[in-house]
Amino acid sequence: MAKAAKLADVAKAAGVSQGTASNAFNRPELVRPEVRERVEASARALGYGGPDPKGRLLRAGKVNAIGVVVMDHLGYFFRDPFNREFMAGLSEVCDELGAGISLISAMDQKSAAWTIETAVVDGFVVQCLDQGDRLIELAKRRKLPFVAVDLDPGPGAGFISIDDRRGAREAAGHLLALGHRRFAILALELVGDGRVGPVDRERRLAAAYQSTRDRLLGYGDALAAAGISIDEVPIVESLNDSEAATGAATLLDLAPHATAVLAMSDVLAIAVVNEARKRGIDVPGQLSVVGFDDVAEAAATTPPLTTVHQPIAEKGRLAAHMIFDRGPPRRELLPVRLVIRGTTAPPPPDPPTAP
Amino acid sequence: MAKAAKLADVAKAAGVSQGTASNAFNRPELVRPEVRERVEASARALGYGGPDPKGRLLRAGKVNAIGVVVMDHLGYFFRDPFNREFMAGLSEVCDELGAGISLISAMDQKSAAWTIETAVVDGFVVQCLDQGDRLIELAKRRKLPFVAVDLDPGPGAGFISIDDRRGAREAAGHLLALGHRRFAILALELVGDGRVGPVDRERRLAAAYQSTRDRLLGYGDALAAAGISIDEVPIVESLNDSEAATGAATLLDLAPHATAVLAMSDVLAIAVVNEARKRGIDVPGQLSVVGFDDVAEAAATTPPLTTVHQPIAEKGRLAAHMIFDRGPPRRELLPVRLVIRGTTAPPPPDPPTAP
DNA sequence: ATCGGTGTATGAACCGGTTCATTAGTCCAA
DNA sequence: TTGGACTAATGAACCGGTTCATACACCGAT
Repeated sequence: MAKAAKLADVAKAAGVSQGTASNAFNRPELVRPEVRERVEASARALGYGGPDPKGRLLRAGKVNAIGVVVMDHLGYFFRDPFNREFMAGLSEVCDELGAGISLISAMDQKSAAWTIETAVVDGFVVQCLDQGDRLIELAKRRKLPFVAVDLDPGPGAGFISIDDRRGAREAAGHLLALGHRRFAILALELVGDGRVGPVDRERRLAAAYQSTRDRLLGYGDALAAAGISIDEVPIVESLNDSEAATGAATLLDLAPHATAVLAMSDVLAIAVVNEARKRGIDVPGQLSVVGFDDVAEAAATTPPLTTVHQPIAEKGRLAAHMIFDRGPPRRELLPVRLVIRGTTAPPPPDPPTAP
Repeated sequence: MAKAAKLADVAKAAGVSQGTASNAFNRPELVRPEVRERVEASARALGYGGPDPKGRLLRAGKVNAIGVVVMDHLGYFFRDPFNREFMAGLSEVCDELGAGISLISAMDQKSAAWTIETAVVDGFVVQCLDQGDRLIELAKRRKLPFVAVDLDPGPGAGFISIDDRRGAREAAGHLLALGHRRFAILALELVGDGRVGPVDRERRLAAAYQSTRDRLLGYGDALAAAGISIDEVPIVESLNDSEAATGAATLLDLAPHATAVLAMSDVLAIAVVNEARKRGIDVPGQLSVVGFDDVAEAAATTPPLTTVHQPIAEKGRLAAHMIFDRGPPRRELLPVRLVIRGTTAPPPPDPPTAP
């Protein structure tokens, strides 16, 4: 018993052809009960644990699994509420179709390349703010269905995104309509270089991440329409994890007179609200805050967060469908919608001494 | 061009043997640069995207991926802090080894069976409170390395757990040492039937989930040593998600005179602290709370949570190693340790009118 | 001239199944 | 008795690669 038994061995032991043995396992109704019985007995006797998926796979062609390329450290990935909801939506569809999900960590480019080349999947979903061009390239080379989320992969691949610019415009528009004139922006990463802190004009224009850039443009649109140049608005760049608190503090230090904060994610917005509370600044009495994404937490905070809703879970569902529905790559732009809750109000009537 | 090109086609087009073509891709140093060049050119011309992992897989035997069997809905899975840290530890090792992670949702038994039987993985990690005997059975049948976490799979499979009973004993012991005498317990699910709310003696003794039962035993040990019978202690069973708030409220209603709450998870403990705050009960001044697990959130709440630390990420790392290190199945019991932070203090000096 | 290396390419044997066109056998009706 | 219809089982052709023993050519050393 040097090697594990295989289907052929079982078949021989049961005195049937391999094809019959295969049927006994996969299409029992095609095989006489008595024979099936015999095959199963031989299998037990030989310690055969059922057909090896590796073999089946080769024949079947389809793997029935979708690879999710994760750019961040998986620890962070599991922590981020956006990813959570996205994955929940995606896995909903996978569950339905009985498909699996493979997490492909793309932390370092070297091993990521190998992983992407060898991942046994039917297609890839890349969910990255990161430029990730190289990874997209790699994935495309495998000629598998491929969907990018929130980052335009160019023609030849699926693309799911939202109208970031419009959402941002609505967020800023809402605050303007309330009467706000002094803004501050807490931005997501503009470039993948790990830099955080105050953003000058040059860096702002160098924004590489698509959603960050578009949201910035959207804010700018609305502000410009009200005669405010975004160049005058203090902007701070922050990571979207536990470091968000630091970003929020930096922003409030930098813009003590702002009456409204435009945060590019709910995580950031919540950090701002917390930081404000810590400083005794009333939200929304003295400071209005608008988030972005409308993650589950947004509705649960006190006060509940005014934010731009985007259909995160739907993005996940759509991504899964785009992988499994054969067909030409599609490009989908999902709607956004401002959700007004409790963190926005008119600015305080009494300006704190601004010239 | 009815079918996609395969390695054999590329080889023929380049005028080399298939073996050489294979080497050109996988072991370039074994092939003359000029020939490799030619192979690559043919590949491009034929639109060949590199060797198909499905083929390689069959030959290689190893898949280089580990299947994580998830009992809960994936949405919940991604939400739970315990899972997050566990997965972070597990994926740390996988990253190191360049291995992938397959999420296998085992929500409904029927499709779960199929998924487990056909998952292309080198081994399974089952992380379930659920009895899940059936799934364990299925996984075992595939004769793949197999590790169960927090649930004894019996001989023939790996097992990672902690000394739940001891941890619980220490938690209760700490409160007793502080002088507490009136306890209440907020328990995780005892049985997988979805029932929640007050627990009577009968149900307590029927506890099926291993960690729940052991923690209950541990609490009982310590209390008994102090002359308190666990039969007199109000116990409420609760889900470990957003419903935890409900459980906490039920418990405080049921045991208004308790000065100390033993919570079986940090999520539950935090829910108790929040509920207490909402009712104007000071923690730890009027009510002490001890959690279990020591998830990341535990140290970040105000006040920081006194809890029983268990090495969650280490469990994940160990699980991954046990899958990839060939060898006989091991059984590991990891240490726990009481971490005293800010939610425990001596009981209020003035008993509220107890007989 | 012979021998032992070294560097490349070849062919064929796997890897472990699934599938499908046939064949063999059985039953019933004409 | 023949034919048609239906059920079971067979055998061989894939699925797409990797690997390894072998062969060949060319080299310097003996």
